[in-house]
Amino acid sequence: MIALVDVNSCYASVESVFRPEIVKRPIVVLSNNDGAIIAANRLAKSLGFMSTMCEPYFKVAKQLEQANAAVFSSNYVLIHDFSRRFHHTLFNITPKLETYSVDEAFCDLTGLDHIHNLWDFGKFLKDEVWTNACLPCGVGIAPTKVLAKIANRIAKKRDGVFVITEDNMKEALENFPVRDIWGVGSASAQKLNLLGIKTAWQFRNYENKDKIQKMLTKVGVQIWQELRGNRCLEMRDVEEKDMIGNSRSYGSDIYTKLEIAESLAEFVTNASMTLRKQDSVCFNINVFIHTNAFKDVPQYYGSGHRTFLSGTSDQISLIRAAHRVLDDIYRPGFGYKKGGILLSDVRPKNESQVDLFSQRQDDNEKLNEVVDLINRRWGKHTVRSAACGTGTKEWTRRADFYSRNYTTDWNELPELKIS
DNA sequence: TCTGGGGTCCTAGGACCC
DNA sequence: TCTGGGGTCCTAGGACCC
Repeated sequence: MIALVDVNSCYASVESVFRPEIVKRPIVVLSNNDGAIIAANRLAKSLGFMSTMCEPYFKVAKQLEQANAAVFSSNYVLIHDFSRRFHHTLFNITPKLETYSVDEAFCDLTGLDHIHNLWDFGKFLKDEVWTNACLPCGVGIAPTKVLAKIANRIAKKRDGVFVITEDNMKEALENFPVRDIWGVGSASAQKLNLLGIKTAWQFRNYENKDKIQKMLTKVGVQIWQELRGNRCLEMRDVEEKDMIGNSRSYGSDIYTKLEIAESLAEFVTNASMTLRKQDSVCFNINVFIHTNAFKDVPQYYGSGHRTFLSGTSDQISLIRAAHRVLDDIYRPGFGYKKGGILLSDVRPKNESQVDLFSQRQDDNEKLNEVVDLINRRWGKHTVRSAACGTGTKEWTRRADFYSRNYTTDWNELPELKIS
């Protein structure tokens, strides 16, 4: 059996840990630049005027204020610290763990003999997460990942735990919309609907495998198999990432090549640090910049890439490559709203060949090591390339509703008032 | 004024080779 | 009328996820 454990409204829940007084208020968390709403607690969702997640904040700001909502910018430092506690708690109970996202994990329960009652065990997981990480979560348990996802959704509507077995399979899947199945998006759901398949139960009982393969490709067949209780999505180790990206919407439109170049240097700095952390190198870098698609102005989307003969994780080489791409794709006269880079063709460092002719690489490796060391010790931007710029940056915008780093910064510890 | 960011997997089709 | 066939590799783009 597999358990899927998932933190309820994770971003909102984390923000309320040190602000217990806001628990009974609507809570929303905003994306970068305070642009869009990316998370909301149940109360905020029930207000009804946010039809979808990713609603632009400015459209509903007034209504949120009237509803006395607590609004936060995304505090990734805080989120990741709580995420670590969450996964750590589960790992201690079920070592075969797949960290699926900051707020979700699959736990493989096979071989855990001491579990007698799955419902009780689900409740136990839930209680442990609450005790150790102060986060509310839901637990779905079922024979496969896809079914565990469904069980988790049902759990959220009940008291937080749901177990699917052959005995209650029909009851669980009968009213479950096919669109809500993990891996079935709107495009696939539409195709299934055309075949008269509206529920997970109908999908499970559909017999024409070839047709599913043809319509929904291999991915669709896997989901179908999993619905029937046949495991084909295995637990995965937390491996290294295959690609590492970094991109940002700019605070305001920017026009000069220099400013874009500085932003790209910063994106490369961030991504290459992740790359080095997992001891990998990349053979390719993609760069893109584009104008604001929401504005009624001439649009331009530029992208390009550079490949490396031997893999690299060197900040300086990568920044240089990104700037060369920028030379190719930059067109003056446009107001650019977003830019980003993507390091791809990522492979483990020790498997990649060394370029005989590049002696410099070795020198830079030591340099990068030292820079990483300093930045880990003294904070992310202590030492960095001058290419990132030194002046004030027009393209970043401060987050206006940033909460404190309660758990990771000595200067921002929670304060206790005793009266 | 103001519209997120970071990933994975799969396939079709082009380029190239003999 | 009619213009090889069979492979491999790579890439762009779609679909989906949180």
